[in-house]
Amino acid sequence: MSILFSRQCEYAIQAVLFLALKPEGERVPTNALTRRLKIPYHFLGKILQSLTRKGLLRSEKGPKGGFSLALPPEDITLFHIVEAIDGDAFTRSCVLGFPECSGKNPCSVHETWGKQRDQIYQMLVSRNIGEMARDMKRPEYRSKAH
Amino acid sequence: MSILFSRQCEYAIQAVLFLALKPEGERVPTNALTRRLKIPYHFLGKILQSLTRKGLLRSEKGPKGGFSLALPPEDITLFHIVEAIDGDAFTRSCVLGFPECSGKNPCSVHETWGKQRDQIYQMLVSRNIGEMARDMKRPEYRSKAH
DNA sequence: GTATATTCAGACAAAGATATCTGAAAAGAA
DNA sequence: TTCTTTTCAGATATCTTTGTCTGAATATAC
Repeated sequence: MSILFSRQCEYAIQAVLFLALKPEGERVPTNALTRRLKIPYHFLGKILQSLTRKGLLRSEKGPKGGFSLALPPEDITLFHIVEAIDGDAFTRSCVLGFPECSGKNPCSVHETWGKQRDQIYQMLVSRNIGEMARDMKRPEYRSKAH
Repeated sequence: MSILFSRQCEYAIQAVLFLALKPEGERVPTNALTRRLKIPYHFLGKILQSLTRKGLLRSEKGPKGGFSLALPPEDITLFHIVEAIDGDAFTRSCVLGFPECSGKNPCSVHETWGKQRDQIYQMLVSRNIGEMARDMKRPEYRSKAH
């Protein structure tokens, strides 16, 4: 397939976004997340664990436990999440797959793609979860599925 | 992983590019291609078959057989190849994976990503194989591995 | 304490992508 | 014709990603 983010990463973004919609600090169990988002329970569990280990989420066990953001939503960017799950896959490497492509020895789209990749990177680091969550509260968005 | 194109697609682009470096109409067997590009023989075979079925390449069996471009290199764009191998995966669907994301009901990066996707699309349709092959003939490129 | 609700860890399963193998079919050369 | 070189088709193998299952650990409520 291949389209910028792995499915895990998409799920991670969706989940963090959902947490940001809740009152700050509220603990949300995996259960509640899967009900809204269409993500397999145990798979989501593992993703949330990853994000917790990376320091983006905080977790509490037991009744009234669950996950919450470890930082103010404004301090979490899309890039933080992508980096935590997919690593630096998309900044590295030639888009045409030439092993020897580099600044010194560029493939034919090296520069063009470089610019576009930078723009995407800019989007990722400039978009924070707090802002995005507010966007999603707009009635025309919430009306449907969220 | 996930970075725009599948590996198959990268291989396909590399192979077509390599064919475009040869005199027009020259038949190149899979063998000669794997020697230059680092692509597994049989895997490449299947990819070349796909491209042939899609009408981008022409194939001849037997001694002195092999693959050649079915069109003038200037008429083959990157998009033709990507479309033939990866389909429309990257034009479809929300980059954050929201199933319900659409123009009416956009996710928070719908528009930004849409613009960037369009730019990438523009790159793909505007870059033709003939032009790219010429780029690759430049000495500072050929010097290394091609 | 016991029961319950949760995260957490690890093994397992299924699906998809990538890679390899085998042999048949076709075409040219001897 | 026979031999060789190639594409072509299909089966199989390996690896990665995605998804599932089971049970342990932990925290709260009773």
